[in-house]
Amino acid sequence: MARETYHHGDLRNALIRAGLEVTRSGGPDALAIRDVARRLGVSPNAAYRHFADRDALLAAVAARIHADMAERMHAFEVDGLGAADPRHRLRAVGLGYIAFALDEPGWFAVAFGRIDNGPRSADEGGMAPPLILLVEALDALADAGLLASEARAGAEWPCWSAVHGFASLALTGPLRGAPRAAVWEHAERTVDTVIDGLLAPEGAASVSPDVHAG
Amino acid sequence: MARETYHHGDLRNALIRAGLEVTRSGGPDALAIRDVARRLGVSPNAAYRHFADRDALLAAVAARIHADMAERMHAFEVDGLGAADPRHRLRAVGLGYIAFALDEPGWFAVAFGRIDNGPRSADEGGMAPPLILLVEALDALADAGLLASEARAGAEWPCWSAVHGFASLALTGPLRGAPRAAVWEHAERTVDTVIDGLLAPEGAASVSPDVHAG
DNA sequence: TGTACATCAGTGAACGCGCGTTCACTGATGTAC
DNA sequence: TGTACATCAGTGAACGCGCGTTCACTGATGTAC
Repeated sequence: MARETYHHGDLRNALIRAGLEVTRSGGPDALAIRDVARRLGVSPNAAYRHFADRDALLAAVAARIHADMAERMHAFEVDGLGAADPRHRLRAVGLGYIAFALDEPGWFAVAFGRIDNGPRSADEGGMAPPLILLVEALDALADAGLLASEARAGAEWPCWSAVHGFASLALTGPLRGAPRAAVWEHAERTVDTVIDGLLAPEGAASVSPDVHAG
Repeated sequence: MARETYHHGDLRNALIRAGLEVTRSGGPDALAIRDVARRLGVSPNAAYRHFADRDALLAAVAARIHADMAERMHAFEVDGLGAADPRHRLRAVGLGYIAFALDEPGWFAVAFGRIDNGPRSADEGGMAPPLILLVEALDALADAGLLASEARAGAEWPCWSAVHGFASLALTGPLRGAPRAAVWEHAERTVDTVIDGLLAPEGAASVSPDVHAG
């Protein structure tokens, strides 16, 4: 892999692109500075001109994934004619999140799959783009009068939890390897259930004694 | 760390216990054959008498965690007086799942946090114990006539997705590091929302055109 | 318009790390007769 | 009851791996005057 100039020209972006390539199939663990440098025909050390360390590169890769994911979710929303009815819109956002995870498990794991104590890429520069779509969909529901303002506060959590959990389980749990159509049916059920619960008038199930964690 | 006998006596169990110890704080990545052997004052090789490879040891550790988690969830259920009313029971199962994840993030990651293509420990020997509690709680709800039999089928997915997703996000996402009480409020909301949705009479949100994945 | 010089963006070699796993081996234990 | 022998459960040393990161260095580029 010969280069014409001594300087690469756009090594920073090239590193991110290579990072996207390796993480697409292998998830976050597949990202190694030495490996991506090798792929670009550059010494491992060159990467350190552009990123402080491996985590910094991974964070940059994650940021690109967040943006791509939000784009695809938005396209999904529009395709499904979801934007008109705020309930359909919320549904499309949820299913779009899941569809991305199913289509790009490696990237999904980079964007949302880390379970560790390190700094999260999503923390930098505010909210991750996919979540902005969720917030907007919930706001639209509230604006349309379908979601009371007391219910609006904190509504992100049940919604995000359901789709995030479903995505993880579909990739990791017993549903792993099941036919897409079957998985998708469960995904729809999951999203619909949570939306029903959100819009239900003072749910019967919530009249419970307070149970506190150990 | 001297031993009295040449033979360890119960190395298999000792390896699992050591595995529990290291994964408790470090999650699955913290488990290394060489490391646990070192902790037991035994040559790395001795472990291979009892486990085919690292994955086999990790699977055995995961199985113990599953059992412990189910036990704690059951205790949680009983403490909360949840067993009487089937709705409360389902609620307690969900919150118990989340409580375990919050209390034992490392173990939770071993038990349910892997995102890769390897064989899952839960696959061996049928369903993971924590899930059996969920199935039973849903069955009780159906038996009590609160959940129609069409609705009973596949009801595991919305429930498990919600609590699993919440647990992951609380450990990983923006809620990471938030005070326990605040996290717990969102957990209750999440669980209640999904139960409301499950028990809602033909939810309004589900009257949607079918949207198919790309 | 030319040139001195600062800075940028690379090179190449090396360090130390800890890992999973395998090899050939041996001391301890249990069992058949 | 004693003994020969199979098997079990360890030892100790080594292999090869790829990683993140650092060191001292140099060729290329841009800029002030």
